[in-house]
Amino acid sequence: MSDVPAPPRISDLARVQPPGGHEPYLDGLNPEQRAAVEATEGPVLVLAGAGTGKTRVLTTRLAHILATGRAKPWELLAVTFTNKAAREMRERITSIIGPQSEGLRWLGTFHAIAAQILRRHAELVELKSSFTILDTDDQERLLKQVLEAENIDTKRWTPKSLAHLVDHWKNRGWTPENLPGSENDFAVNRGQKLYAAYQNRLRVLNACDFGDLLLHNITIFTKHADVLAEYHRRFRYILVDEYQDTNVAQYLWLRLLASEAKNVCCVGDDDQSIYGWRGAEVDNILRFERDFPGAKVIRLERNYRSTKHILAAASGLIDANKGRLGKTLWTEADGGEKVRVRGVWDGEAEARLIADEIEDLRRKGRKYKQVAVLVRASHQMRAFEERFVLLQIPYVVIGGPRFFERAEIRDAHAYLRLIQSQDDDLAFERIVNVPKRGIGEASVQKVLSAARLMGVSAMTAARELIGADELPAKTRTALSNFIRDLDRWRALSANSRHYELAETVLDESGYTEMWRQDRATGQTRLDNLKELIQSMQAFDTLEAYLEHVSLVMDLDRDAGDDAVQIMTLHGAKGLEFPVVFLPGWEEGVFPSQRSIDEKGEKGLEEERRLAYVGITRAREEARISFAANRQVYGRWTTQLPSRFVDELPLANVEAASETGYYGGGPGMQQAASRWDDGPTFGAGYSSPGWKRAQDRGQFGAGSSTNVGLGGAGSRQVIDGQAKLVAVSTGDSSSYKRGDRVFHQKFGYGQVRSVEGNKLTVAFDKAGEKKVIDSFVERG
DNA sequence: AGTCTTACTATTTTT
DNA sequence: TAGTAAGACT
Repeated sequence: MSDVPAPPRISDLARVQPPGGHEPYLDGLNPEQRAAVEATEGPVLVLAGAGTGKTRVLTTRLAHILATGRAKPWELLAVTFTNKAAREMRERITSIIGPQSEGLRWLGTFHAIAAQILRRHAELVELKSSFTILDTDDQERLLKQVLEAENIDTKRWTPKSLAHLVDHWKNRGWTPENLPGSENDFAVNRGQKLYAAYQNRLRVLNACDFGDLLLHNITIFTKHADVLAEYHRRFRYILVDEYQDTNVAQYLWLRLLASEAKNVCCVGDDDQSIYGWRGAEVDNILRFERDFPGAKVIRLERNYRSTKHILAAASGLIDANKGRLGKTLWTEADGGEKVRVRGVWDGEAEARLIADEIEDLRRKGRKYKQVAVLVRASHQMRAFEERFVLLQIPYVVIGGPRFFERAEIRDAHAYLRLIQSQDDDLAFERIVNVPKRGIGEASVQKVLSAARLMGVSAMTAARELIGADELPAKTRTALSNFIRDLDRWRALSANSRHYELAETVLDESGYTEMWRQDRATGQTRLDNLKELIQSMQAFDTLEAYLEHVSLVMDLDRDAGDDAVQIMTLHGAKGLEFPVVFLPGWEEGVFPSQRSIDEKGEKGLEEERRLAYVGITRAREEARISFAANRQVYGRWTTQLPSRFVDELPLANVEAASETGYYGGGPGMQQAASRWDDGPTFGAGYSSPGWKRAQDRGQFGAGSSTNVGLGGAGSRQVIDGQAKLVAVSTGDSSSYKRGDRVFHQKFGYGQVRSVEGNKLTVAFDKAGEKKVIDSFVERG
């Protein structure tokens, strides 16, 4: 994107603004939507209920402002929370106004736009415009160093807890200087001191964490009126998506930018505010009319997604919340099934029930991908995964380990960062002994403390220490070789393509070799590294690539396969599915006990909004379930149905349990035992879902198909990168008793018996398990 | 430097 | 329960 976008072509303008003055893009909007599009001047709050065409309004509004000549593309500021939302918005605008949309330089996430602004004025907050953006992992390492430097026991004050505190402060727009805190509060004082020390370290490293991007913007805007004025002139119209998710810092940032023109349009839904724990302030949306006097409030209540029963159930539920702005969704669509509620004996029975219902839906002509299972917490996914594997129901887990957060990817980035900038101490620390070069922890610490003492970077200090005899001779040689390699690669970077450089570096450093030695996860990691080099090719320079990955922690996922979608309720926001399963509606699970303990009534209301989000994801069918017994942290507990179940309006619900009624009881057990057949994997419900997924080599923004694709004959198991993992023959297995096999999760083992394509395997480590043969390879 | 043992802890997750 | 992370031990 060039700094001054090319002027729009006449042909493009003509397309959106025909001579007659008729604007085709307004066709098909309902009156409220149209009002939201046309109310371009002054502050506007659009309360967009679930499924009311929010994105359409948003994009049409931008198109309208452009088409009517009210502003040029580069005079619009449009902010979203996620890259995905920004991408979608850009795509949809392009489809309305054509290539002119490329001029929308200021459409992006809060963080991406703030980074853009900060790079132009970095010197005003004592940074260089080349500052690096640290991710959470870097941030924690740095905080750990700060804590250690202050001689604080990192077990009592963990880097994580300090990171939370610092983030919390930054989310509220508090710098160490203006941190409000009682002078006699020891903990706050101490925290403040650490916060200040951390900010200091960041400045020395010429680095920013995510919170800083916004915070530095605010500092610049408040201290330099001329800079703020420049942006006032620039941004004639401001548009904010998901306003209910904004935190205080984002709110302050917006208010500063909007204070002049006041043409600010915020779109959101207070009933879908589910990120309070991340600093979001529902209050921002509730207070909008007070913050922007004379604001127009437009409600979008006509729902184009769900049936009457689903909407009524959701509305009835959310009614229990206080302090809402108030909206009632309605639809003209007729018919549809009532929301189904089922009580089952335990978590396993729930998984069996849902798996069976999915098979049933499939027999009735549904596709797997039309079905979603939405859970409160990722560990709940396990029961479903196990059942689906067993029945060969293809599924995808959405969410989970993200590509750019994987260790091998970050290691690779650290190499590249260190080549790009010698001063990147965090990168140095990360890879100085990865792969093992014989530079132990003690030596690394010596280098780092020498660096601090001399006031230079770790690399420089390392160069010095090679010449001295502080370090053992072996370590000095290793360190010297490491530095020599880096220098060589740096020289290479001048005249080779950045992705070729990456390949060279990873090979010559021994990094790829390290993973080649690793039987368990090595192959997946190597594949990820290949993927990384692939994705680098889309960028012109190394700098451009690194900037991208620091702000976009996501890869595009391919939708493709026909598979049931499993994800958390949080992950489901903004999505829709014909059929939605909502398991685990039990007190303590959902609403989560922890939310209630920590945030009381507020926490409960947020949980209820989460329930509302869950139900409103369904187009045609919502099926809620709860279990009478569940294993929680390894203990069996008796569960009560969630209060949310009872808050559903009776008229829109069809309820039953395995016994014919709610609750547990002996009859339920009987019914359950009828289902209790078929082999299962080891039971239990712990371990975060994404960690397990990582072991399996799951990928990216989290999508990968884990189960053989349906259909007759031979089956293939495909992972996220469409790589052949294993082939099963479907009906009869090619394995026989006594074969040695290897399983991604359970490791090595010996086949005990074969039953069709199901194997009983005695694993060396994990004991005897039943597995589908396509999940093992010969070992 | 690798392996074993023990202690701890256990939502939601974007940038 | 079970998974990890850090420390001890070899």
